[in-house]
Amino acid sequence: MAQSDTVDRILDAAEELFAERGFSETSLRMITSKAKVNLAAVNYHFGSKNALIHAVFARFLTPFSATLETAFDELEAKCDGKPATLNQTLWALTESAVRMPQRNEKGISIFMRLLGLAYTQSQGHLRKFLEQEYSEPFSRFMRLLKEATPELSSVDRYWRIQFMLGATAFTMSSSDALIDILENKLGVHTTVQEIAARLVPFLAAGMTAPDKMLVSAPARPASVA
Amino acid sequence: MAQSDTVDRILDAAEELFAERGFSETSLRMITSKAKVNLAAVNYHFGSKNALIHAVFARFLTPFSATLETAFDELEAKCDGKPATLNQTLWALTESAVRMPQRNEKGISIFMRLLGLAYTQSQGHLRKFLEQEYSEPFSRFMRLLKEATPELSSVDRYWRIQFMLGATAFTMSSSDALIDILENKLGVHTTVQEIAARLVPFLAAGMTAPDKMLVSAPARPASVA
DNA sequence: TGTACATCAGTGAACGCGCGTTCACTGATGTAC
DNA sequence: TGTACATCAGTGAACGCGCGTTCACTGATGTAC
Repeated sequence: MAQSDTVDRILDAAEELFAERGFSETSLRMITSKAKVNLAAVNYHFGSKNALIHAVFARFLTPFSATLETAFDELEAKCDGKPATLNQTLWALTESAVRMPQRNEKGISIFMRLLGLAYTQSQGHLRKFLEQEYSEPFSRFMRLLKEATPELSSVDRYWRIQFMLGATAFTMSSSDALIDILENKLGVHTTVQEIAARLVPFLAAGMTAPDKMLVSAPARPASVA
Repeated sequence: MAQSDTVDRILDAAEELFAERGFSETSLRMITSKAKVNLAAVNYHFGSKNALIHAVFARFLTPFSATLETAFDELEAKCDGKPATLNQTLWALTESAVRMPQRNEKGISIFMRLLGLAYTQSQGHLRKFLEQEYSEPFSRFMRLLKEATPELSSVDRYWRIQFMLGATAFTMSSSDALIDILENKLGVHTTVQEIAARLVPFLAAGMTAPDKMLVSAPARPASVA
């Protein structure tokens, strides 16, 4: 057994269990028994459960944010000073996510689900950690979005970005379950890549929808029939 | 103190704490001390913590699903046999949600956040409970969506509905935080109603976006610059 | 009208349990002299 | 080459704590006769 194989075994087990069950619903005893490792090893190597959570995120977010920076560099180089289009920007992100080298075939779903959980479970320490470590690629993505949608007001853009994040985080975080349901209901098999291919045009259309409602409350249910 | 005022005080406190912190992160001791009620009272009145969670959902979902049935009835009556449009369908849902009589000004956000959590936190017992009790208005909404988008394939419709749910659940579940951030950043105050007014056109545009990508991976980052 | 009993909301204290963390310890490997 | 010591990954058992739940009990109110 190579030196500190233990650390990776803990990270692998933790990643999978966190993705399956969330953070507070996963105990160190579950993680260490899945990793076939002594209970005390987590605190020995990582210091605390929260630090383990950070390490799980760092292990995939650090290479991902590097990939993303490269993709954005290439996009900006290709555009040669002109702003990138919305489609190009969204695709740069999606492709980077989908092409990340994966440890196994479950890799992408786990990755997506963890990102969804990070947004969704109210773990203050995790939000703080992510903001500190990965604010740069995030801000850069926001800037690209802004340049790609100059016709939107700041407020419109703000809300629509939230809607996009929501659709993405939510879908990806349950992608496994949703793929299974579809397979059972309609007998169609789907990959995460195909979900991404369906998601991008949905987001792009929503992002560039006509402003507000033309009528302020058009289908207001008539109280007199 | 009226008889069994206790039950309502527990429900009020539980609702607020669950919305703030999630289910497993909220202990019965937090709830009972916020409600100024004896710890054992929860198990006395509800039987268990899970049953309390169900009661919290039932208290607002039961009147909501009645309101929704009425709104759908009115919509179908108005359409007189012809299928309702997508916009009409989405508005019937949104208006019903936004117009629900609220116990206080925080009512809508709490309601939205709980719905988001129900989707998002993996509480098996809760999912089962909601499916058992409220499948009817849900199926009806799905049927209306199907009739409003006959041009979509079942698979396309399936994924786009998931994207809509995601954008909605996610945005609404963090609506308070998002409203605060916007107020701090741009000095603009927003209500939940206004978010809904922005969300509906976003969803409608996404739902009716042109099918798939015209080019299968258009902005594929060029590996040679 | 008075007494005995049943019902029921609510209580205080304890139960056993699983949690994250700590601590003294082992045993293998590397380093200094 | 041999011995003493330092380092460090890993371990087994226990720690204190907060959790959901239970239980014997109280005291007010309603009901039967």
